[in-house]
Amino acid sequence: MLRILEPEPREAAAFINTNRKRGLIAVFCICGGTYRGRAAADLPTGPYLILIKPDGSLLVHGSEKATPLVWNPPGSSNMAVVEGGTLVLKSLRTRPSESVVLKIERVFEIVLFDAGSSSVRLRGTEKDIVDMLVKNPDIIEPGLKVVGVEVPTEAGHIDILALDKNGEYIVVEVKRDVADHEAVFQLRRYVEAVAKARGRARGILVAADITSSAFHYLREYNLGFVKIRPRELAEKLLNKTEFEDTSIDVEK
Amino acid sequence: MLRILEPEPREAAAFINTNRKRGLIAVFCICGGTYRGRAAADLPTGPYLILIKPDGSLLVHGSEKATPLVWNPPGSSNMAVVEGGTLVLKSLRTRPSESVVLKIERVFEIVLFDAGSSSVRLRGTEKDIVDMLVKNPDIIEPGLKVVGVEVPTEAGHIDILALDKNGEYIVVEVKRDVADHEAVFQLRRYVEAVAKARGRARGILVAADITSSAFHYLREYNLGFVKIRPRELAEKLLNKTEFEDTSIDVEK
DNA sequence: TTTTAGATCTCGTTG
DNA sequence: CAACGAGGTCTAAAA
Repeated sequence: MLRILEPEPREAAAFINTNRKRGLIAVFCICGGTYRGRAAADLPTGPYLILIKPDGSLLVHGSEKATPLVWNPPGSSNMAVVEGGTLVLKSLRTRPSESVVLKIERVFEIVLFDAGSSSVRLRGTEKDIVDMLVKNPDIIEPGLKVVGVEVPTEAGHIDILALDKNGEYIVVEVKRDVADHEAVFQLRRYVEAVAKARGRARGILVAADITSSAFHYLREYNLGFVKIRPRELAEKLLNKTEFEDTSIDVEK
Repeated sequence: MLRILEPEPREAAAFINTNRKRGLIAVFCICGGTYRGRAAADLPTGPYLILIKPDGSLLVHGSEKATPLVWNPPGSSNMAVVEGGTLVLKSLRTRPSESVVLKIERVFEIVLFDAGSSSVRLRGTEKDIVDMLVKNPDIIEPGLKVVGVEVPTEAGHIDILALDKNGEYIVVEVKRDVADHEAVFQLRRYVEAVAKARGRARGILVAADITSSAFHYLREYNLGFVKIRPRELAEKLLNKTEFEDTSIDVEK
């Protein structure tokens, strides 16, 4: 970890350009700046924390919010220059063409820190719920047989395609949280596509909850709804898997 | 700006708890931790930068990506404690109930920085485009008369509702960038709702571009498309406004 | 590269 | 507080 305090503009620029690929650079400073690209924004001059990451990410954080005030995503080219005695940090991105330009009036401290690059594995995602439901389709409807997952149709990818006990196609759309009307329209599209391609189909929305208007549309389009509690479901299935594993061990 | 280097756990905890409402706290450290809530994640032990904001936001950044590895949003309650000699940072949020717990094994530096709270005003948003189109509806179609903006229907809010030169209702959906098939389905819903409520309606999608599948659906549903160049449009209308202002001055 | 859809989306606005 | 929709969304995965 390297650290410089109250550096002169030239010193700061050299430090940033030398180390921008070596680790996370944190610049505690007073600056103002602009963003130009898909939209446009101006950052009023004030005290901010600038983060420059080795992957090209540039973030300017204030004292509020989880999201940066201005930023450029990974893959951007960041460079520090001294223009007319002031330190200027330029971040350029192509496709789409976007720029962040920061005029840094005063630098309190710059830190170079070799931060970790580990990614975090998330559990409890929609994909996890789909996996559980595929292994336990009776949760959706007794007698259901899963035909496919992420099945492509002309209207998009179906979370789960199944056959009910009468051999009719069932289209299942899964949401991990509150399903809104968009989810219902999504399901409706998929059902229409399957009906068109394979004759007849029913749709079932599986979610932790549903908004009132989504429920309204669900009835209007004659679609089904199955309420799940993702957390409890995860526990239950974890136990079931453990039980099954034990059984297998016994059988062996 | 306050700064402590290589603090002991007790010292670090005291510093964080004393200052967490006073400014942005940046902790350069080695830590591991967990997130539990809407989903679940485990952060492997490594060097990270922790940001604690006065509004309750907690961010853990690594060397990659624009988004934090784990985080808690504004409004969270953050507290540092020492448990069995190790510094532990706990962040709690209610509704939804979520927690981030970080076990900090080593602290290199903690900085308290009174970062600015200014918000950034964005230009070139969809709202800006809608405003321009309302003032210049001929861009959409010659002879168009705007009836309303953000008009509520049972299917949602219509960006622009207008009447064409024959007195037929026109539903306009605006996208500032590439319109995808969701935008087309959205427009279709609005047109259906207006047709149901007011007799007859046409739909026009106004966007900078359109995906191929969106275009396919557009034709299928017999909806129109008007391509705009938001940036050029903004310039043109800015000039026009200046011209109009001048005219008004002259008339006065 | 384009397209698609999820996300601990976040954030603002409205009822 | 719920609901709705935009966003410079970001991000990963698939075609």
